[in-house]
Amino acid sequence: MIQLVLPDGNKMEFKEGVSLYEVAQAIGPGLAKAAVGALVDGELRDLRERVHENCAINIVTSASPQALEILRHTTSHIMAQAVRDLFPEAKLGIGPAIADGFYYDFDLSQRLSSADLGKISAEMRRIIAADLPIERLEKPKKEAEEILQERGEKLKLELVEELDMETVTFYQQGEFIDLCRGPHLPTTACVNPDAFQLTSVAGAYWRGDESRPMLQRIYGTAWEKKTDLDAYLERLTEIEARDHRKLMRQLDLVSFHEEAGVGLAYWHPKGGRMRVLIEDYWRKLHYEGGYEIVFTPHIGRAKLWETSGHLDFYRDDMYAPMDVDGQDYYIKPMNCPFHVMIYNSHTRSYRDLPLRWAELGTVYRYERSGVLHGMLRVRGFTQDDAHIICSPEQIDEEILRVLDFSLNLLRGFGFNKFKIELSVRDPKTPEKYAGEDRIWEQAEESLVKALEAKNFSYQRMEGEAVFYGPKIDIKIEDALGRMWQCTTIQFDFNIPGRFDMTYIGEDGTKQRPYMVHRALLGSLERFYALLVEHYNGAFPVWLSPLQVVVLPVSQDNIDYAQSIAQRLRAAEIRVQAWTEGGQTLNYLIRKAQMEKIPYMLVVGKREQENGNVAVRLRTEEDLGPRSLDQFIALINEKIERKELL
RNA sequence: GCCGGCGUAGCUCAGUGGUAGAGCAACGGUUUCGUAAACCGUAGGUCGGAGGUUCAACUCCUCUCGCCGGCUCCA
Repeated sequence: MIQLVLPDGNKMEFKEGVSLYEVAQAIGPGLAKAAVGALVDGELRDLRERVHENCAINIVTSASPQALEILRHTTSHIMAQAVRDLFPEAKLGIGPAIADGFYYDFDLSQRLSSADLGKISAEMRRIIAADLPIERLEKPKKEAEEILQERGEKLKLELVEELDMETVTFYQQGEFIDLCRGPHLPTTACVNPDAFQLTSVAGAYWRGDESRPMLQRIYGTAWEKKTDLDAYLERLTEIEARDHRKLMRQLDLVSFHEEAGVGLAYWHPKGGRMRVLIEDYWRKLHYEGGYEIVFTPHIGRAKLWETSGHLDFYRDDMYAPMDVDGQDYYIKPMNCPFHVMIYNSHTRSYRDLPLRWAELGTVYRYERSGVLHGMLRVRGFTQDDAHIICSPEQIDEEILRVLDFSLNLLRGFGFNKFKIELSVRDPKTPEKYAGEDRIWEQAEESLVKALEAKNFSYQRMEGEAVFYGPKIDIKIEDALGRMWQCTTIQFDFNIPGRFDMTYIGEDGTKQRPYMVHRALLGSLERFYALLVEHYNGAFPVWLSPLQVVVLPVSQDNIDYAQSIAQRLRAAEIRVQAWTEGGQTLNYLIRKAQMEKIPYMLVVGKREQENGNVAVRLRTEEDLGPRSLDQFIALINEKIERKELL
């Protein structure tokens, strides 16, 4: 007998080898009917699987979050079957469920286009209507290989050969059979024919490896109900409407120019104003936070990049050298070696440490053309970079500080939801990393200590550390629930040794300092794109390039409007009086709305007589008339608190 | 870089082998207006670029550049 623990803590006994479906039935027939799978010790399994030892069981019903994963996986199989029906020569790659949907990769000589998606969808509906039972078959590995060999499924064969198991599982529905771990729904009719949609076709290398053949990938999405699908599609439309590339053009913030170079951003006056505001805030916090700000050149001699090691391991991402008086100079892809130059400019004492040097350093990296993406991925960008150089004794404190500092900075921009990841070495391949074990252990310990001292929940990413040190990354969640990595805090066990950085310790001997790289916003370009999308272009007042427009009701109010603007300007409010052009008030309001200007001050006969302004917000809310001093007090408070409006 | 799609006026888009269009924006004029678009007019394009097929190419073909969706990469 084996003992299974239910989610409520109750325990039930079963004979060894009981199927999960039988377990569900034993708990309740209603549950068994609604069941689509089960979590066994947290791992998603098929109901037809059997359990042989004590474990925790959680039956997954269509109401469970995991149900969608199963549904999508099954939908991807139905799609694969449909593709095979239409293109019998298609070879199967892999077809997993992913966030919001699924995909399946095919090796198929005929080029699929989006026009084929309709045909494939129709075939899928036919398969769903046929209500084919989905069977789970366990096969010895050898037999599995024979089946795949016979069917010419060379990709699947490769997968099964790598599996370290005695038996593997297949799933079969009608004629279609596929090597698959599962789980799957009981029949094809469990998929709602109105709640899935094939979304796109794309190329994808087999197993993500560029040296391998390129397969054709079909993406799709699937939901329990049509209303869920519709809501999802609506969300995609919303994301598209908020695309920073579109908003930046509409709001006249940033442009790109084919004739002037790819992946290089041009900040227009309004975008530039915002960048200055971002940078000013950044500088203020950095000085308050004990940083010093440094400036370094844009190019450096080849020798420097040889010493740093960049020419060995980062060359592909660097631009070709330029000849300066017979010497090779490279444009910088990173700022670190330059900061090291400053450090090494004279002897450092332990009394000097910690040093915290920050720079808004503009770097250029050769990104491959296919990866460029608006302002999120460019070839020239400004990092909000800093290097913390300290003694081993100071490192815990410094990590704690920088974590706090980063979250505080990001909160200033209105981000309040974070996800923290701790990336550490892959313990299996210690030889891949620079620096001694002892240092790695201490570094990891400092990172963990800092996270735990702050009670931050974080995810440990085994083997995700870069070769020169462990790191903490902070991802922020935007208004649409998307996660973006901004902050990275990385130990560097490579550079200090390469440049022979030292300080004189208390005992008079030379010591090697610790160096931590950190970028908090990441790159200004990327962070700015993120702000644009997060706020949908309607920025908080403190960031708005134009905070107030004064709108005269008629020509008679132009002088008054201008005097109001002048007084606001004197109060350091960014303001314009729209007094040109003889347009109607409605026209001006619409224009201001489209430009997402936070405050509109309508001034007509009534306001002029009473010395007031009528305050309208871009949310369409009308605050009514108030004195200019009252308005200035209001807006200053909003600015001070970094509120939206 | 690779796979697929798309490039027409500043912007959003129509035009599928036979004389390049609309709305908005711009410019000129009229209008002086109370909370999301007043009215009339003018101008604006080697249809991304190069080559080819054709009597004729925005339209078909080849190459190329750029953008978009993926893959890959991301110290």
